[in-house]
Amino acid sequence: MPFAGTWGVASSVCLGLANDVVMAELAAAGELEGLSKKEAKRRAAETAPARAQALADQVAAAVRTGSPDAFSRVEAVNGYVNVYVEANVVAARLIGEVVGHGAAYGQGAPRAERVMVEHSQPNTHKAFHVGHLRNSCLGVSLGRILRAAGYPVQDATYIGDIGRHVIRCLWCYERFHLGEEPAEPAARGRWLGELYVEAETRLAFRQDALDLLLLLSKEDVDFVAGIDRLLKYLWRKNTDGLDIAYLLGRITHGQEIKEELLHEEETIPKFWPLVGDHLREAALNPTPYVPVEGEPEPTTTPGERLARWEALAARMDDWWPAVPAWREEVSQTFQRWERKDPPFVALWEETRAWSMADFERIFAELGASFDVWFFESEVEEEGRRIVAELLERGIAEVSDGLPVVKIDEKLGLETPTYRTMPILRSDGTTLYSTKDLALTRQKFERYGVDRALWVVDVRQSLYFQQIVKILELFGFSQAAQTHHVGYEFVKLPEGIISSRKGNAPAYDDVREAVLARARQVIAEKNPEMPDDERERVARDVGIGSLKYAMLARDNNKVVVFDLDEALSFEGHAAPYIQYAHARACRILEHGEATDEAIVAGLAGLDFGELRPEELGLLQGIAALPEEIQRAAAEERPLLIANYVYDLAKRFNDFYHACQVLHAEEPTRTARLALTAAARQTLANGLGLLGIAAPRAM
RNA sequence: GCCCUCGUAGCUCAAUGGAUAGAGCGUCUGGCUUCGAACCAGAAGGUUGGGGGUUCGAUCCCCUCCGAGGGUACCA
Repeated sequence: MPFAGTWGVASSVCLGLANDVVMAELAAAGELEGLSKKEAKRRAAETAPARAQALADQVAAAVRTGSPDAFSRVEAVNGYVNVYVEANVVAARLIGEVVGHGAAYGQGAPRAERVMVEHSQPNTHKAFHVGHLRNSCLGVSLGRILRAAGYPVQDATYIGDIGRHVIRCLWCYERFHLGEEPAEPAARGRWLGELYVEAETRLAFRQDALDLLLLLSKEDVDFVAGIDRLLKYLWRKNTDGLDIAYLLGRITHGQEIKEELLHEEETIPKFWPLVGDHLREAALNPTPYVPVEGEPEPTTTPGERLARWEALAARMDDWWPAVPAWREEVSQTFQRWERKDPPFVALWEETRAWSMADFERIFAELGASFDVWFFESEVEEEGRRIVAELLERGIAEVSDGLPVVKIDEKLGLETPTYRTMPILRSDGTTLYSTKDLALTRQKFERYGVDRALWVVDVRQSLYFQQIVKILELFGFSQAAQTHHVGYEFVKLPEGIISSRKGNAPAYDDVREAVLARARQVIAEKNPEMPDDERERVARDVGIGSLKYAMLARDNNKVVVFDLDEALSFEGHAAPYIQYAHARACRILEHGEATDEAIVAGLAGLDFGELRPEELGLLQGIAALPEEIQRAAAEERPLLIANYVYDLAKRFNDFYHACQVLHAEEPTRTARLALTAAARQTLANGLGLLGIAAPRAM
């Protein structure tokens, strides 16, 4: 870092140049004859560094004589050419630009390309959880960054208001919970999410039981060793002999047991208590674990396996026999949607509204405002038409009853690349792909965009490539003007999030915990703050902290969401930056410095000899415009998150090292102006992240 | 099998192909009668997973191996 305490730019051109020159000279002198490439390089490396320094000296001298007044100093160090500028002059110009433009400081020149950012795609009838949070935070920030970079941007949300999950939730509602909805309207959306999880638990019941048996056959050596005895007991309960033989074969070989290969409905319910006897025994007297060469370590303990068995056992006799009928009911519910059965559509509309009320509240809180609202239910029909046309034109085909596009085959690719994509279910109901084919075309044709971004987690990257390729085969020329902004998903310290299992912390719960903590900290640190302001600031700080945690990680890195970390408002986090902003506000307040006065006094601005911390801060402020351009080009809000943290740090260094209010004039005025510029830049940077900049906290 | 991502300090993460690889948390030592201590100063902590290659120069680009995660025809 050559410029600590100064301001300028460095150039490394002489380093590369020197090597070329030395090599050329050696070659001309014939000294490289017979040398291997490696030896030649080593030979050149002997003199290149000195030559680089000599070249740098020449360049520096040329710059000095060529434009004697342009730079305050020009030097050559280690082969680098460093040029320094007159800081006082540049400082006044920069501060004028920042304070003069205000919230628009950093804004790039207008661009023609219209961009649509599709993000925040929650499903109705499901809970909004921390996994969705990363998507919304990224989408909101990316939209703001692109806008600041000069693009006309349309933010779009895409609500999953129909699909298998909705049907399952509503089946569960009608079948088991009709009329039970909470009296409190605000609680209804969340309640639907719970019904959805219940529906999945019921429908997956048989599979969950069989999965546990598979787990036991792989991880519980005593279970496998004792399987003969267990099955002998089962035999005494008049169990089908074929089923006994099947279970024996599968369990001893650690293979999956397939429900449809069992002959008798009651086999597993009869077997279950015997499995329980074994598991209880195993949990009480666990056999010490002995690692076996080539065998994977068990992922569960006897206690955990027993707990899973118990959860299933409580429902085994009621649920196992009922599952086939439930599946049939779900399928009939699906048909009611397909034929738009009026009572069912009315129920769908009512429950959908419960979820939408939640989403609108959450979006508002996250600063997500949308120019376009897409709904899956509204693109189903157009999707079907596209599928029909794809089939008609021979791009798609029906394979084993399933409408698919064999993309690799159509493109003549030998190695599996885009593979085969189903575009409609065999029963005629629509898939996500059916709808995205239609939606993607709509974005360009109906909304006139030039580029469409999908902010969706990275697990869907093959999916989006498939959509693009199918649209290209379809002849849609703008298909290539789409881009999937993929990001890694959010995990919990204890493992992966599954909305099916409902193990993700709900947004509302996390929000409440964070706000409570924020209120408490404010009450400690700033007891005089009035209640209403405290509530507002707690929201700015709490939500900001949550958002920063989601943004201060590169897109391709997994975020492990740890509530304890989210509740820490110290160190590298949003409150650090917000605090710097609040401090700047307070100093400006005490100094009675207004933006107008600062702009008016720019001509006479005089820092005297600039302190290193002042220069550091000025350089930080000056970097915002290019940071915005880079973040937009790379689609990485992380860059802004890092930038604004670094800027806050520089401001901290500045006000710890330099007295503002107690400084002598004209330094006092100059530092107040610098503080105003820093405050504005901090606020703008936070704004790009969708994070509020409170004036006090 | 094929494809994608990741591997950097005890932990969580940064770092346009450039100068001595930086922050936070945690640990240790200090600093509030001084514009607000959600802060600051200092210490300790590194074979950037291993091995090759390209380059004047590699955490970054290429190859390979190891390890972790994800995707791969009717989930979204």
